[in-house]
Parts: sequence; C-alpha cells; structure tokens
Amino acid sequence: MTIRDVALASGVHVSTVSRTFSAAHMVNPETRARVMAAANELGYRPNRAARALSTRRTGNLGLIVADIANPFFPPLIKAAQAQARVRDYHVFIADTDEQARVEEELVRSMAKQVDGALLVAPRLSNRTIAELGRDVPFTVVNRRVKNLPCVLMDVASGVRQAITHLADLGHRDLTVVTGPRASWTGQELGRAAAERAAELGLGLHLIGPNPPTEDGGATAAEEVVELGGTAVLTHNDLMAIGLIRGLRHLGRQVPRDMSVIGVDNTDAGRHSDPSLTTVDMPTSAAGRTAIDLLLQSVTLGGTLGTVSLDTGLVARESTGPAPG
Amino acid sequence: MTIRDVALASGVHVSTVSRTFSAAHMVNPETRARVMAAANELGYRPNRAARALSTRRTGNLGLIVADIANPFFPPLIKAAQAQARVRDYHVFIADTDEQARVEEELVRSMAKQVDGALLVAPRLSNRTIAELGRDVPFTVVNRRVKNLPCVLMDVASGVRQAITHLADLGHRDLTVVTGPRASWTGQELGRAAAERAAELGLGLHLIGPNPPTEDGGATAAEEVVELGGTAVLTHNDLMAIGLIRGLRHLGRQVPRDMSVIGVDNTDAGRHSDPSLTTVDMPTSAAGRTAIDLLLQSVTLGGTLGTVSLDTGLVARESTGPAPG
DNA sequence: ATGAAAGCGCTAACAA
DNA sequence: TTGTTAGCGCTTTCAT
Repeated sequence: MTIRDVALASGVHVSTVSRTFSAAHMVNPETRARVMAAANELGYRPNRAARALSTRRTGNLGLIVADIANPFFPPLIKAAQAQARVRDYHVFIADTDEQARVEEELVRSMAKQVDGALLVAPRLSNRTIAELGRDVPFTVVNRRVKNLPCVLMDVASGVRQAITHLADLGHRDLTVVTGPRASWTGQELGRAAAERAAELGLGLHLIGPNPPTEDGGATAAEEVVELGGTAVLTHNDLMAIGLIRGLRHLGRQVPRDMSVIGVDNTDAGRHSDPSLTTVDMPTSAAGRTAIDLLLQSVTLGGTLGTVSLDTGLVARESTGPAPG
Repeated sequence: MTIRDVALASGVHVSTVSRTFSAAHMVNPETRARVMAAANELGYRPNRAARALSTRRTGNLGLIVADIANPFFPPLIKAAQAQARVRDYHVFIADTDEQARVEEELVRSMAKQVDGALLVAPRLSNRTIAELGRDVPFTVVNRRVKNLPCVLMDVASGVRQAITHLADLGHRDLTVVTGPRASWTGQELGRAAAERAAELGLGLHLIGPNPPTEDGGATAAEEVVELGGTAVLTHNDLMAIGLIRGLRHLGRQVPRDMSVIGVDNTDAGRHSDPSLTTVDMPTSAAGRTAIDLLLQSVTLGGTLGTVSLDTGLVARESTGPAPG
C-alpha cells in the first residue's frame, strides 16, 4: 500500500494524498474526505522511512541507558516512552552495559535514524558528548553538559536531608560508598554529602569507586567496618542492600550497629529487610521532562537550558539512633 | 555525508561505494580499500532509512511489552536488546500499559518500520495477533499462537513444583490468585495448579481476575482469608508481596498462618520480608531466544515452531508448614 | 569489476 | 486548491 494506490483509488494526484497526511489544512475538505476514505479502505499508512528521506525527520528518538535491568531506569524509560508516544514519536532503546565505548558506538549507529537522543546517566566524557552532540540533538539526564539541555535530579537536596537525618539520630562519623567514577550523580552525591557533613561538623570517609551492584555493596562492607563510622550512604539502593547483607556476615546489625541509606527508592529497597531509608529520585518526571526538552530542541532547534528536579528522603527502618 | 561524497573522494561511482558496504566481495580489494579509506576519512555511515527504502529491510525490530516498569520485563528487554545488537539490529521498545488497543495501534504504527516484532506477554487475542502477523513477522513470548514462532516459559513445570512443595509442607487447601484474564501465563498457571492439586488430592480455589500489581494482591487478602485455605499461589511476585501486606493487616502472619508463593523471582521478592518463595522464570534466556527465533523467521522467511523454557521453584521464607 | 540509470515511497518547491 | 517534477540516499538490474 503506497501513496500511489491511494491516489489511484481516490482519483487525485499523489501530492494531494501526501498533503492530506502531512498538511491536511492545505487540501479541500471534500477531497480530503475522499482521500481518507480510500486510505482507510486500503489500510494505507505512510511509510515513515520514505518520509524521513525527504523531510530529514525520522519521527524516531533514541534512548540510551547504562543498564535497563537496573531498577532505577525502567520507570524513567516507561515515562519517556509514553511521553514520546503522545507526540507520535517512536523510541529506540539501547543498553550500553555501563561501557562508554558501547555508548559512543550506539549513538553513532543511531544518529542517522533519530531526530534526537536521550542520554541517561551517560558514562561518556563531557567532551565526547559535546562532540557527538553536533551530529544529533541530545538531551542529557543526570549529568550537566554545557550547551546541552539537561534534566538533573538534584540528588544534593536529598543527600543533604539524608545527612541531616543521620545527624539528628546522633551519628557523628559517616561513610559514603560511591559508585562508578563516571557517574555524575555519584559525584554530586559525594560532594553534597561532604559539604553537609562539614556544615554539621561530622566526620566523613569515602570508599570507591565500586560497581553499582549488590555485590559491589557487599564487598564494601569490610572497609566500612574498618573505617569505624556508624552510618553509611551508598550510591544506590542495590548497593545498600548488598552492604547490609555484607555487614550481617560480619556480625553487624542494621540499624542497631550501623545505619544505612540508599539512593533511588526502588522496589527492592522498599521490600528489603530492614526496609531501606533512601533518597527518592523523580525518575518518571525526569523521563517525561527529558522527552519534552528533547522535542523542543528538535522542533525549535534551540537549547532549552537545564531543568533540575528535587529529590527527597524516605525514612524507613535501615536508619536508627547512633549506637553507644 | 552521503554515498556520493565518498564516491567523489575515492574516484569511483556511487554503485561501487554501495557495493563495498553491502556486498564487499563484489568489489576489487584495492578499490575497496580506497573506498573504505575515504569513508573513514569523511566519517561516512550508510543511511539505514534510505537503504530500507530500496531493500525493504529496515534493520529494526520492535519489542512490545505490557509494562516496562514491571520488574519481570527489564531483564528480558535487556537480553533481547543485547542479542539484537549482536546481529546489528536496532530495537524499538514500546509499552502498552496493559491495554490491548494500545498494543494493536503500536504494532500497526511500527509495522512499516521494522523487519519483525517481539510480542511479550501480549494482551491481544490470538485472532488479532494472527491477523497482524500477516503484516509483520512476529515472535511471541509467553503465549502460544498457531503458526507463529513462540517462546514459552513453561510456568507449568514450576507451578507443579510449587504445589508439590506446599503439599510436602502439609497444606491441603490452596488458593490461586490470578492476574489479568488475557494473560496466557496466568491461564497456564491456573491450569497447572488445578491439575497438580487434583493429582495430590488437594482442595483449590481461584480468585480473579485481578490487576497484576501490589495493590491487586493486597485487595485479594480478604477473599483469601474467607476461603479458608492455608497456602496461596499468586500470579506474580508483586501481587504476592501485596497479599502478604494485606494479610498482615488482617492479622495473619506469613508463613505462620499462611504460606505464599509468587511467580517471577524478582528482586523485590528476593528482598522482601519474609523473602518470597517463588517460581523462577528464565527471562533473559527468553529474550535472547526470542530474538534469535525472530531473526531466523525474518531472514529465512519460515516459522520455526515453539521453544519452551523450563521454570523452577525457589524456596524461601514465605512458605512453611501448614498451621495446626 | 565497474559504471549507468531506474526506482524504493514520500515531500516540497513551483506552476497552473 | 491541485498537478508536475525533482529529488532525499541508497540498491540493483543491466551494460560495458
């Protein structure tokens, strides 16, 4: 079924058919009706690839993410996809397996096929991102890149609340278990924690980088104990859960001997035992907003600056009064 | 950067450039080297949309799923995406929000843009799927559709183990909390449970359909208690977790007063309190296999029958001896 | 082994 | 408002 078939069936020229689908207002209502009737009859649908060839707009977006199976991302992906659908865009989703090289290759191989791409928590350097950004409009989530629209989850606000929460509970000596070095969120987290700890006159140690996995958290348990603090903030919930497990193996109970706070507010943290005190990230909002920003920059051609979304603290069972 | 630029730069005709990229063996090694050099120099990449127009093969696949944020799906999506990448395919991912209509519309709107699509746990009727399958090669995951390649997770094997496990613990009266009516897995689950219960001479009640969510499980708690059984099998982990919460509100402890088994073996179940006994689904393998099947049917044009993957039981804390 | 030319399905000036 | 025509970037006969 092509535009020609519809043209034939409705007794008009192909360009008229084309117009009824891409600029309906430019065609006589009666003709339009006839064309639509024929199109429906034949089950015609415009071929987006062909359209892309002449318009240079594909109607597709790319969404590149470090790890689809990391429970932090699915709500974001879902929201982004839904928002894109509202605007009649299709979205390619690709998983980089946390590898910068894969990420770059993915962007390159998608570049020609999309009108823009969302880079979620990228592992690439800002320099590379800026460079690739000359080929494809980007929007970046969870990283600040100059001259690119960014959606930031302001982890700092939540982290400050977390540190305050710990101080209120009497903790004076904290440990931060960081994630991958390339993670912007991770850096922000470390920075905000250090700053707030200093303000409150608390001691603070950093451990890392570590893989952002449950095992990564478990492995850090030993060092956490050695450092002697009474409370820990980890890069994400998964690591917090792993850490709690690791601590248990070393004979430490949470929150009795040690308080633990995660980041992400995932299901796993909500259901774990003890349930996890965690920094809540506005992932769905971020996905939606990022698509909006991306489409604005695609259609309007400009860069729309940075949107920062607040984070909060969800206090549950994994934090308690400092021991002793 | 188009094929013309490369042709110009390397002093050959466009068709020769085309051949070096799509049928390298048809071009003189020396010429090929010259062309490749020029292409690399210019950073040329074939435009897949243009290629699609003449070859009628897009190099894209669709992956349609009921709910990206349902923790059951991300590992499957990840595996599918990775496998597609290995074969140099890009993947559109779309979320139907559990709605059959959305699913159909999504398939239709993608049809022209993909070489094939994966329907994961579809909510559409077999008839509609078969009908749509005439436009696009499909592979279906978690549903058996005649004449279409299917990847089934044989939930029956795991469910039989689950029922046996409960019987071994002394339970004689079971309840099954089902999910959405359109779910193939759900029907299989009900069937297998009933069959195995009959074999073992156990009583069995069905409750449903219910939304496959935590709240769906919580809501079912009251009816579960009324029915008077001592063990429950739910459609998925999320519902099991919700059910346990609901039971707790009604003053029932798990597993002391009631044993609960979920399905999916998700993170949430692993970390919940009590940790969940659950039927483990081979989701990653299913994703990988489904892509393989799909690509075979795309490239070879045939239907490759059905692959069934075994499921197992993971016994944890939410099941225990029957009370009394 | 390479070049020439037609065409994939659609859009976008330009004419009428 | 509608028809005409020339491509978009690539592949694929058919010649050479």
